Amino acid sequence: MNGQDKDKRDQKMVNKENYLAHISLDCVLFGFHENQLKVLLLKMKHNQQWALAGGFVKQQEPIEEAASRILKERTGINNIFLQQFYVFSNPDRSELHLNTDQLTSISDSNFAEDWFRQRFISIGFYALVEFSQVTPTPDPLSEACTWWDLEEIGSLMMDHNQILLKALETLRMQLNHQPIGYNLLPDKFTIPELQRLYEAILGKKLDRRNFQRKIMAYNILRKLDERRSGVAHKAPDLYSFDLEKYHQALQDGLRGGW
Amino acid sequence: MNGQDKDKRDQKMVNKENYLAHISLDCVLFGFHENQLKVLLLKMKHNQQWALAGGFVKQQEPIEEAASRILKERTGINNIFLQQFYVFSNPDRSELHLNTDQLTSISDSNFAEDWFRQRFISIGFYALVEFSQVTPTPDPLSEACTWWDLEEIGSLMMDHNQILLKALETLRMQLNHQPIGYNLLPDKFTIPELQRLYEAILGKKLDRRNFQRKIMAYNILRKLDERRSGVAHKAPDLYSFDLEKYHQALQDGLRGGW
DNA sequence: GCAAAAGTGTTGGCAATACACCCATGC
DNA sequence: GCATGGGTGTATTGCCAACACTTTTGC
Repeated sequence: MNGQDKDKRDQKMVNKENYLAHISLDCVLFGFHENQLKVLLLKMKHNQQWALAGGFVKQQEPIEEAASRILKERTGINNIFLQQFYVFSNPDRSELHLNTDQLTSISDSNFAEDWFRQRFISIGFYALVEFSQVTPTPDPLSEACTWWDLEEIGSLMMDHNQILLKALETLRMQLNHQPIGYNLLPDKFTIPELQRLYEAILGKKLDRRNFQRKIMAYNILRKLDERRSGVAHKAPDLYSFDLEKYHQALQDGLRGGW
Repeated sequence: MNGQDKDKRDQKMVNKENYLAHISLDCVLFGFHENQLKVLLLKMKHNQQWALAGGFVKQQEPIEEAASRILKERTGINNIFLQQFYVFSNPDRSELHLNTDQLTSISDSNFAEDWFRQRFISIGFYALVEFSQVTPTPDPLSEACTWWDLEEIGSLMMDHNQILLKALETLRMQLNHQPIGYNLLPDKFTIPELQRLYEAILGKKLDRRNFQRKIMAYNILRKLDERRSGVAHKAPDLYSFDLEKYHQALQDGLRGGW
């Protein structure tokens, strides 16, 4: 083995030299498709459970960059919008779900044996991405990586259900302070589509007519000279976000509740 | 030295055996006194700079418990209300302010030499306490521990100004969702006192009369059969929080902005 | 009596809601 | 034509901000 090959293998190893001990990241990646809020999940090889996209922090790397790197690997997309939202530190959070057999099966691959025996404090991120841009890609520990409908998600690995719940809660709270619509929808969209997104996030129906007036009152949308074609019923107008006004408005938060 | 003494010394040592590597906590402890929002700061021995109350996480300890332990040591108070709010992970955040001389002076005391050379990712907590209950107490690395008026705080150690700013921002955002008034004021207080607190947090004046009606409309206060005595002008009524109704109301968030 | 602060009342405007009505498209 | 969903208008309600007025205390 020459030096270059060894470097390459070391790069792939998850161990103390490359990553900070005790710290992990878990990313709740949201997408929006067919009026459903989706979350990207991975099926773990060692116990067949589904889990959030996760990873570790390199020795000299801000955590936001680590999250960005992890999400790039799972989706193929650079610079995904993300926000840290909570730290999960219960000492039992990992031990509950890792026994010796599972660790052995993990260490078959490129991973240092003792790495996963540590206690991990996990920093939770939520991330938003335009659904259609994503190419779901498993990591070395997982055999599948796919989108799940929010409502169809069952029991996840470790405390990932709790992390998901907290992410959703945070998303709701920040709906008027973060560019959530912008990051989940394609460039062009209709107001009813935006409304479905809001309804999916909030988990409740909104009045169609009041939603239109309220959104338009914010003055953050630009009406395009196009309509959604090939659709049943009246063709709805297409809009884009007016980015400057949008970010301006988010500074103080969009006023009013939903 | 017998075994017990050695155990005791080891307990005091800050090193890898006792604490998780790479992870630190910084606590922004708020108090309220004489119509001013106060923050508890420590003056560090090694560089004479002022800093937030900080510490590390024991091997088997939830971070909330670690923060609670740290605050108990600085104030003498158990179970202080606290909330984690952000993780600060810039790789340069510590290196900028620690040189070899400083590290040498630190290692004179009970601290392992190499501990402070690590990169630390710091979890920020804000905490709220009734001012008069606190007995400020320095830690082994500091020579003073006192309250500071929010406006009079100058340049702090490392990135602690940034941490403080983010804490204040979070406090403002959560004013309608966390029991902030309850944890900063004594059991009995007047509505004008509560208003001064709100004004200090928000950094702006509020209308006296509208504040009264709005607070009372929440139905979270109980009027007592007492008044503030020995004070100039008309004696204001004393109130207490109706804890049950208060927490009930905070579930959905108190409606409306300030 | 006077100044200053606490408590209560009144009003106008604006924003959120709950509707009614018209338009466009697929079948 | 009719069902369905998109777009616009309107009326009522309720909240919020801006005021006036009264009460109480120290000096």
